[in-house]
Amino acid sequence: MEVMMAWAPVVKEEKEAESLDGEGHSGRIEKNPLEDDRLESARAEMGEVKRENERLKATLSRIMKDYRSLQTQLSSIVPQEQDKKPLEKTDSNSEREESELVSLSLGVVRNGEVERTAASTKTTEKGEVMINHEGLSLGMDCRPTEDDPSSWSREKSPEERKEEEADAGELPWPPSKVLKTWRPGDREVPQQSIHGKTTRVSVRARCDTPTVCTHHLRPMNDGCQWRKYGQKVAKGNPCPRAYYRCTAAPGCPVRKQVQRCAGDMSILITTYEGTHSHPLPLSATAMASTTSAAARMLMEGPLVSRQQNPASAMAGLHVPIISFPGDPRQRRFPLPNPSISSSLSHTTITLDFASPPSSAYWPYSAQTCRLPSNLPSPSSFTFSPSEANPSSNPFSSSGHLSFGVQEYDDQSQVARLFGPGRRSQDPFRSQPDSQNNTSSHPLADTVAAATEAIAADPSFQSALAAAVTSVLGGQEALLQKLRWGEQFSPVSPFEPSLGENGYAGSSYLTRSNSSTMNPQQGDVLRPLQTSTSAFWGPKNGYASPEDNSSWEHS
DNA sequence: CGCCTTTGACCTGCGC
DNA sequence: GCGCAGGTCAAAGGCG
Repeated sequence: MEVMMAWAPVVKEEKEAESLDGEGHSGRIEKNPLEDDRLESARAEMGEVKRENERLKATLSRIMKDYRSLQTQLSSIVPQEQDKKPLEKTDSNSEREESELVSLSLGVVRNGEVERTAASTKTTEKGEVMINHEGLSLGMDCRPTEDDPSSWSREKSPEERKEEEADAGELPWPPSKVLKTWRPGDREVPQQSIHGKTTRVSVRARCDTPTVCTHHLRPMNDGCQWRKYGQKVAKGNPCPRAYYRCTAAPGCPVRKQVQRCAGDMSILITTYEGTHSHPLPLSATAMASTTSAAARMLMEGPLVSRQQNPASAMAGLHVPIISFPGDPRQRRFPLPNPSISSSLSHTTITLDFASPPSSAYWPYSAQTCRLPSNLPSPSSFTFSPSEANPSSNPFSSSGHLSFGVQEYDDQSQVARLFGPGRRSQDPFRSQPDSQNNTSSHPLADTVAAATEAIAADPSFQSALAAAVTSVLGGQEALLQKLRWGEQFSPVSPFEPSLGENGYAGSSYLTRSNSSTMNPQQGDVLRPLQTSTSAFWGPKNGYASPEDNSSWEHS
């Protein structure tokens, strides 16, 4: 349990304090005023810690209770879903069912209206509000509606796809035969474990390096080691496609393809396939931790504002959410225009960083998105690239990008952001709201800034894809570890230690000291260094792939 | 010398 | 079955 892991140090601290207290009584031979003072202060501190611990325990028990409640609801929902499916088109049954349902109009509020997504709830005998499958997916469901033809995940006709492909001037990867466009509302989340399909993650990133069409494509540095094993000129694209294999570990099945977009040579398309059979280098896992939630969110579905979502607000559900602005209608997301397609053999997730979102597309002040319901505990992720100046680049300003995992209790907490790597007295304390109110939509703006920064950093994009593949590969445990900084030095989190590739990676993420942590804020992970120059160090003499600037100009 | 990239040949899957 | 295109292999050469 993450929360327990997070609080373990507190308990330990308490025990140590008690031990100290005991020694203080038994070991005292003669009174020393100075020692008394220290003892007193230690006792006071211990009492504080105890109180803190009590609060944390209370919060934990509440979270556990909520979690079990959610689990119970989920387990009761899943059979309902299975039962319901064959009945969907059975009028009599569905009508009868319908009469017991409280229909809700859910979705994105726009112009005072609510975009409807199919969702309904039902009150059980116990008076609990049960959300049926579609209700559960309400935060994830973004099905196109008739009045919303621009829904980003809408099913496209073959003609439309052809047009898009032709427009992009490239062939899709996987090659053609896109049978189905995955919609975030779909329950069959594409994962490698599903139906034996392999999952590919494709990243479209703008790379302004003046390599119009290089025949020496070099992969973006994403923390992994790649060996080129082939190159092929694909039909319809004058630029060759380069094939790389992960060499970070022998036998690692991960491969990636790098190709420039025929339509726009400044766009680089990197496609990853497979799951690393080895732990990702810390430089990659740091990114992975940042992006894992986003990746999972991407897999699970898009967003609906909790604020504007009556179902999530009801019944006191402590539903995990992601603070994550976006307007599905505009296909604008903090995550770049994600789309998922599936072929017979594999599913491809495409992250389009080439067209970074603009804050103008994020009209909501606190758009939130629910995390996948299968996360192990209630938690909320806040992608928080905010500085006081929301328009500032979250990387360039300080070289730090914060992200957090926090238990939320109310909406205000959801909206709280952490400063990006701020070394204040209590860097993990939420920024005062006033700081976030420098614009009317601080979250939207700051995330927009972050996204733009991401879009400007191919390395990050590449790492994101690596992260996504890792997530798809079921490395949830690793991600959980990352969330809580398990992998990092518990003694001195700020002290760098060499990673397996010589990275001083363990300092990239740290966990906040629990004694300075506001229990209401939860634990916070943050990368200490995410500036690209510090983040991506060369691993060996063949470091050219690590440096985009070394791309050969043709 | 070891590891990398290059590159032509070969393999495989799919559509016609 | 044939042709096409994507993907992979492996020998050759380059580089540090």
